[in-house]
Amino acid sequence: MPRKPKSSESPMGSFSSKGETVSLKQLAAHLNLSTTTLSLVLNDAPTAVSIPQETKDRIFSAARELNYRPNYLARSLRVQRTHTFGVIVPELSDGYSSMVLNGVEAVLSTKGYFYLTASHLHREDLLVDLPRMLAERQVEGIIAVDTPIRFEPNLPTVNVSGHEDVPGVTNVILNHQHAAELGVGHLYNLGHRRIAVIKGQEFSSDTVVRFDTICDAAAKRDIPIDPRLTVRLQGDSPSPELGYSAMKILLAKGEKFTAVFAFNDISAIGAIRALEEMGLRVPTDVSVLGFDDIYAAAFHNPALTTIRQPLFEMGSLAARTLLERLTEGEDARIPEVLSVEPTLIVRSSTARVTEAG
Amino acid sequence: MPRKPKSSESPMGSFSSKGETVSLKQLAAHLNLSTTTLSLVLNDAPTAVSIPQETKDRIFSAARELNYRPNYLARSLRVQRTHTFGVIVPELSDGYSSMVLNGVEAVLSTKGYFYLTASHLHREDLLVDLPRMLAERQVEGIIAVDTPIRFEPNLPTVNVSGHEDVPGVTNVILNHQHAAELGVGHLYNLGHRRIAVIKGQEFSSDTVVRFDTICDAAAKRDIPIDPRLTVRLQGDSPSPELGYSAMKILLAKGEKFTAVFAFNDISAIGAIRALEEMGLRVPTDVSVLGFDDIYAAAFHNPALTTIRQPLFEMGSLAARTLLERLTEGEDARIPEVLSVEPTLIVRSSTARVTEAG
DNA sequence: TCGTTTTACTAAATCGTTTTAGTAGTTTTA
DNA sequence: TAAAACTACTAAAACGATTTAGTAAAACGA
Repeated sequence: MPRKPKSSESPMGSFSSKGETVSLKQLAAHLNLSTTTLSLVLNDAPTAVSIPQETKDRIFSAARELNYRPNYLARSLRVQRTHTFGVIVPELSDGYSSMVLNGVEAVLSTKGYFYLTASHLHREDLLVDLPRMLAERQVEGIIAVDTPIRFEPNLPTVNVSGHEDVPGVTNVILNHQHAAELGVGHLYNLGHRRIAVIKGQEFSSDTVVRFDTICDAAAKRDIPIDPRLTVRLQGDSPSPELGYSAMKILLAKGEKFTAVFAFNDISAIGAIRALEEMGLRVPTDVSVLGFDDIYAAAFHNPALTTIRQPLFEMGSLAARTLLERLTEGEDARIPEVLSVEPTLIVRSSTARVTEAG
Repeated sequence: MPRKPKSSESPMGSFSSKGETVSLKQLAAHLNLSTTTLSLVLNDAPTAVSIPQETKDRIFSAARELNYRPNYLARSLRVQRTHTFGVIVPELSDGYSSMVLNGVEAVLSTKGYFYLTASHLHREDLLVDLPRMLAERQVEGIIAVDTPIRFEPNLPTVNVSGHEDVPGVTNVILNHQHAAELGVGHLYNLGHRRIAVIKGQEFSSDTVVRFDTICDAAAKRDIPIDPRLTVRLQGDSPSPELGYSAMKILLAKGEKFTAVFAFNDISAIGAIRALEEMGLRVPTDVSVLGFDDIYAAAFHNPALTTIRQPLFEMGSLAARTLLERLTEGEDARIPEVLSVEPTLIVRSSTARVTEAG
């Protein structure tokens, strides 16, 4: 906001429409009116009924001419509302966060809200500091995405894919049980009995639930997940590399399996690469099931069968929930959990098992 | 580790550390000091040397106890600095923008800056309104990504992948000539003579330059791009679908070609799908060259040969440039263009041409 | 001992709005 | 014709910080 020194030329009006911003006071002086009147008129306050149209028009046209732009900072300070949210994500480029953000933005932009984004990169210090910095900047609420809550939520908070039970925080989550049923059921119906599982990283909010529900769904069908057929993603890059390495490790064990349930599409893609490098064909020799349904999934080769998470909807639901909570104020009923439903998207990375694995 | 809200047990202070925020005035009253003194001490102003350590400690510990958090709005209003940028992107989930954003954030977060993101979705009204709304929110500068400048840049502005020559705007661009040389050269060296080109959408900043430089590089090698071998991406979805449709249209023409230079990796992936559906194998029958080197490129099947754009670096360069311009103030030298270099990444979607196309 | 510095602070202005509580002057109502 | 109501405004107090321009008391120097 470094102000350009006013190049005060111009004969009497002394304003150039370039760069400089005019304050309400200046505009008022220019019109020989008080800032009160201007504020009332410009904001179309109820009190402004008594002000004659002629005066209103004078104000409007002067505002336009002098290119008056209200200072949102000043206004926010006064009315104690910033119309701004803070959004905390692990990192931006993983496809997951940006899809959720998309949903958040779609809602906020229609309500005149903006948002500040911050990435914690799985760093403990940032998990503590970022929420505080956002609070200092007077955001009205916080949307955390796949992020552990390491702060006292004195601000309305919604956690997308959060599983902690923190009072005052609404978790927007996928119906994981249903997701596991869909995924395991699909593989089971195709004849798969030995299913390998690629688990998520420890820091990922969904890691535990996803694995547990998969195990439940498998046990229910009498094909319990063999611990020797599980690997965990290591590292925090959002690249298929991790799935690739995980699958290499799994393959090195020499255990037999006919299907893999990957933690997400990205790791499924990496896993497929590793399988093919070993001469195993997908889906002929091994079926691979992804999770999320990111843009690339449909166009991967083979096209990924996957459990779709409605990430956009989760983002918009989070935003709507937060907005509601703000309008309801003190007596807002804070839902602990809002859950959305997954969908099984069958494509070409899974197939009926041919011979005994 | 969400801490339980402390039950307000303080004997005489009568403040709960829950939610309520303490203002400097309240803190000052609590200490029987003036806000001036507190401000001086808390900001470690030079004047504060005369204040005894004992007083300073009293202030610090009271600030900690009462959980004092300065109101950034108020501070910003007073010092006329918000330490906030505005970032305008076409949309968030296209992989491109989020990589650039990542670079922006990496720089800004180390400098105590935050940023507001806004998507224009290629809508003309938003292209005009968003910059104004960001300006009202007193951002100190604007980073536009692949976005036409439809506003008077009264704020320091950097356009990533901008090609318009707007006074006061720095364009951070790829060395497209070099990129075209790398791409066309690579295909030429593999023996390709009839190269198809998938052009970008009209709204994409890079569309024209990319096509022109490709044509130049081809003409220079005496293999001018046949207009019948060009298609344009249609639509604004960030899905490979567009490349798929484009390639379908191209194939329908029945013209022969041995290689395709796609506008970006996403469309290359779609194009590959279309080719394979027609029974053409990549790279055996047709080589496909992508652009950008997004995460998925390396793990696509076949792995994409592509021209890498250092998107992260472009984002961080944009952010650094803007920051510099702010510190230099009035006498800032505003570079018109900052260019970064592409890299050819050879993988498996391109191969030597086997028989005469 | 008087004048100057230094020490340890503070009152008040300011940033740019909104909002509360008016105030004259003019009309209307009783 | 006086009271009440309306019209067309405005002064000044917020909002929560920073910063300028002090001040009174203590310490120091000659």
